[in-house]
Amino acid sequence: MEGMTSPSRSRTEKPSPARERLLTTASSLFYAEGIGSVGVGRIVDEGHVTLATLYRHFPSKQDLVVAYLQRVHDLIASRLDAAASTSSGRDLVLSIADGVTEELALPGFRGCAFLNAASEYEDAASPVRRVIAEHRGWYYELVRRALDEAGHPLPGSAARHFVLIRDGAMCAAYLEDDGAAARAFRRGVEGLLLSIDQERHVAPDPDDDLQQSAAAR
Amino acid sequence: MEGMTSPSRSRTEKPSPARERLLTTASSLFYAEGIGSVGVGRIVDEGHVTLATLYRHFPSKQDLVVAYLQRVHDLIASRLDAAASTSSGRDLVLSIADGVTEELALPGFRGCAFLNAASEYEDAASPVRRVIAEHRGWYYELVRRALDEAGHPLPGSAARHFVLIRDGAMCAAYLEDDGAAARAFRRGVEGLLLSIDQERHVAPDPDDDLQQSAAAR
DNA sequence: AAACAGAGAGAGCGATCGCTCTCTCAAGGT
DNA sequence: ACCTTGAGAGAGCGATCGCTCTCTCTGTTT
Repeated sequence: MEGMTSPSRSRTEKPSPARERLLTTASSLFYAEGIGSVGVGRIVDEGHVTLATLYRHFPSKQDLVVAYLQRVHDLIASRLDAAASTSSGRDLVLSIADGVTEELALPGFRGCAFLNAASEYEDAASPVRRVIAEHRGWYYELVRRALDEAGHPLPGSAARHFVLIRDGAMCAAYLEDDGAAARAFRRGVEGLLLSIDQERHVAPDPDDDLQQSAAAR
Repeated sequence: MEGMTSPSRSRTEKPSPARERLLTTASSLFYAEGIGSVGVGRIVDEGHVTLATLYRHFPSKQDLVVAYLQRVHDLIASRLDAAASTSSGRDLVLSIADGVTEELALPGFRGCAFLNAASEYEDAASPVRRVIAEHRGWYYELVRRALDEAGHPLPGSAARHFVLIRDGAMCAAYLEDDGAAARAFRRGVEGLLLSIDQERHVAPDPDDDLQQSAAAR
């Protein structure tokens, strides 16, 4: 399952040292202090770039924000795509979980970049929100396929649960103890994998995984 | 267990129609569009209040934000305190879970007000962040006590898990399908309550519930 | 050698930010 | 009748916002 393409952009933007510096500083500032509270002045100053150079590479601040989130996605996707090419099924699920717990323990961790960004953009049709939705959809798919390969009886709802506790762990690690959040998350994942081996009480099929509900209507 | 005091402020502020209008408009605007992106001008306009009146009641915008979050907390706390006085243990846990799922289905739901606010305030020592921490600590304690009364073998880590999936459900309901998020949350709560009756594999005591780790150091 | 693109430097645009100020007026308590 | 209080109305503060503009210099391409 190496053909897991991520929704990275077509890379029409040619690389450039100024652009790179711009995106790097913008990323750290946006993540650390929030998007709305960081002005373009700060970015050009700390990135040692001119205001004109910024607007030569990015038509507006919003494009910078989109590029920032795509950069974060690319970072995560490259790591997880690599993991998906070397492992699969249960091992892949555990690798994805490892990626989460490692992120929680990062020094400057301030929660999920996508969740934080989403709270600043009300309009779901906004370009920013679309990148967020794409990333989350991609992540959910990745987990769902891994759980399906692992033989989970309800990969769809299990993947939903996985993302649920991932998001919760991100919040808790930011606002409270990151170690406790990581442990709670890990135990949640273990509980999720537990229902693979045991056939136990399959529940009355909550949502998507069932194909007869789609056929029934 | 009716003595569950919530961290509401001492109510030194006397009520006033203008102040009430102010707080109501500010609350809806802050929640719907984010705190940073709503200026005081918008608030005084849509609240039909004068700028001077705003600053007569709130020394700064930040105080308005704190009052907004405390208002949200009071709303939640009054409902849950009422539930805690009529039920306890397992029933109380289910009541708290009901409160969550009901909130997810609310028309203008845009995620957890506290999580959204937290993403806009980097400094953990900020007054805003302190209200958030107080609320979350209060909520965690409430769930922990209910789970303890319900006879859960590890009420602390179980409460952590409860809050974890609650936060995740809030995020998922905002960004994706609120119905699916509610179902995933409910099944998580059911799984949590499952380990009460069955004594199954108590796990190697992950964090807080164990008292020997506190005594060992 | 000529031409061009990328980037630095910086003035400046209108708009909005959070916030302070004065002045007026109506209601209530003494 | 006095006077405090709360609130409306509105001008205005400096600062910052996102963004546009021109002008110069340097390095690469052809």
